[in-house]
Amino acid sequence: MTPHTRYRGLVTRTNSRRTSRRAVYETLRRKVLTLELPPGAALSENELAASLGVSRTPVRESLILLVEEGLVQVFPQVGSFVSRVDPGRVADAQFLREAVELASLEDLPAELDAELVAELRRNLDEQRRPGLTVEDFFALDEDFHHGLLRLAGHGRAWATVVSAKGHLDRARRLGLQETPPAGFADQHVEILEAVLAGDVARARAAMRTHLRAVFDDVEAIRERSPELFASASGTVPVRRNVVVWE
Amino acid sequence: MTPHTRYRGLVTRTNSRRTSRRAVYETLRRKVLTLELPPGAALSENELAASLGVSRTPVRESLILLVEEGLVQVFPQVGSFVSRVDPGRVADAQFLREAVELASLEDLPAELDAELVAELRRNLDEQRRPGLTVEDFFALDEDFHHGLLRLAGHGRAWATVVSAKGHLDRARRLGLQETPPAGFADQHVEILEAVLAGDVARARAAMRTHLRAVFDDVEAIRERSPELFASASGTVPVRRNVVVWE
DNA sequence: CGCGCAGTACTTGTATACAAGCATCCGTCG
DNA sequence: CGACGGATGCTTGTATACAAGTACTGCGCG
Repeated sequence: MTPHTRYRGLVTRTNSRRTSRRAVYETLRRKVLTLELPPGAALSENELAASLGVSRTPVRESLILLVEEGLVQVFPQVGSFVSRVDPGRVADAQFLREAVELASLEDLPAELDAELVAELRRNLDEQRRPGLTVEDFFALDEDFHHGLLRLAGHGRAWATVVSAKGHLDRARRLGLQETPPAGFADQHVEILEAVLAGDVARARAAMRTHLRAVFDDVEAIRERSPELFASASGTVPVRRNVVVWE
Repeated sequence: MTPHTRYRGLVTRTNSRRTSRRAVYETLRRKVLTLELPPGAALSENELAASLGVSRTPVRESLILLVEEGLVQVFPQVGSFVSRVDPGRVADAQFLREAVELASLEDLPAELDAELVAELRRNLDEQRRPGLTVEDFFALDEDFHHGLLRLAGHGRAWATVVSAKGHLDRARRLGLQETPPAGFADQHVEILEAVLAGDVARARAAMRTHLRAVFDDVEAIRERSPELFASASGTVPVRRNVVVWE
């Protein structure tokens, strides 16, 4: 239990040097989630590296992370592809999200953090501003739900939800290409009011209704655009020269 | 909407060539979770590569995945370290797990899958066998909880729970070095009986009691072995030549 | 004896080279 | 005309080389 050498002093002031992998990962993830890289698209590590001005290494490491999130599929010696929206994973994400967000409502403290509440109120005002773009709406929606979790002291659980709900988000975007849905803002208001009133049961009911509405949207989209979803029996990638949707 | 070239046929019969990265990742993850690589240990990519008989590439890619799970910390140009058990992440995992497992109990179908039920029964018999090792107990415990999720049709959500609860598992192992805890098997029995009786409320109560017992164990361990947990203010890695626990 | 500073050995991040394997293309043969 | 089969170009997986930066060591000096 004796140290081998002297302990000279504290190590490692936090090194926050920005690595290029982080930038590459965030870029690719954004492009996948915004459908700029659509489901089924072929991803060549070489091409991505060239277009991003880096080598294969950071690209490859980013793809590995995206595989972990289920957003990309890699077939050794064959190719890498943006994964089709998997209805199974969408359902998984829906279940996970519902479980977490409903459970957090039961952990709300008696005295809510005033700063957080003010933030949520400002968020809702923004949501009802006319002329909101789809991008803005999604960002506000994310912040609102994240804020509710933080209110209950479970803010970090949001990261897990985020990484699991990639498929869910893509499906939602498929259906919300043009205008933000007006009804969702009202549902958000209802949830927050119930929370502020300390009515857990009502908040849970409102939240469940809200999340289920999102899920139903996805089901409708699936009927409209089945080609963007994974087939039931295994996922078959699309070769580059077989353009399915152009 | 016309293909550029003919569609020749089906692509990619599932290539299941075993990559060395997968083996390296599983090895490292196991060593971290079983505390063979204890919290705070320094990990040199070069040393790991040499000892595993591969190059830095698969080692490095595995470490990236472990970072994503929070089991490893990498400081650029400084070093890589097995992360200390972070009480915050333990609490997060506890919350996530409780939310998911309790929610799944509400989704149990009226007719339970007979094969799964039989499997759970066999599992419980095994748990009560005398002379059970700690390793066996953990494996059975995992299977039992996973099986309950599958019973509700949410088996895939287990993967998310697993990747989030690495810190929780390490803390539990710290406390269960010698003998499997006898009480847990009884709690499992109670849960399954309530499920089979179709009594959701009782099943939820039993599950909550069970999971909270696990969590309380962790708290006790923290008081006993604080040096294995992360300090409150930022995580300070341990240099190789400063042996903390040997 | 204590302090400061430069050298050195180590770290991870990135780029590149090579290996193994699959899909396609195209000529050949029946 | 159709089918088979090898050459070819692509893919990802792995190994290695180099770059940038940190921490430790040990000497010199006060």
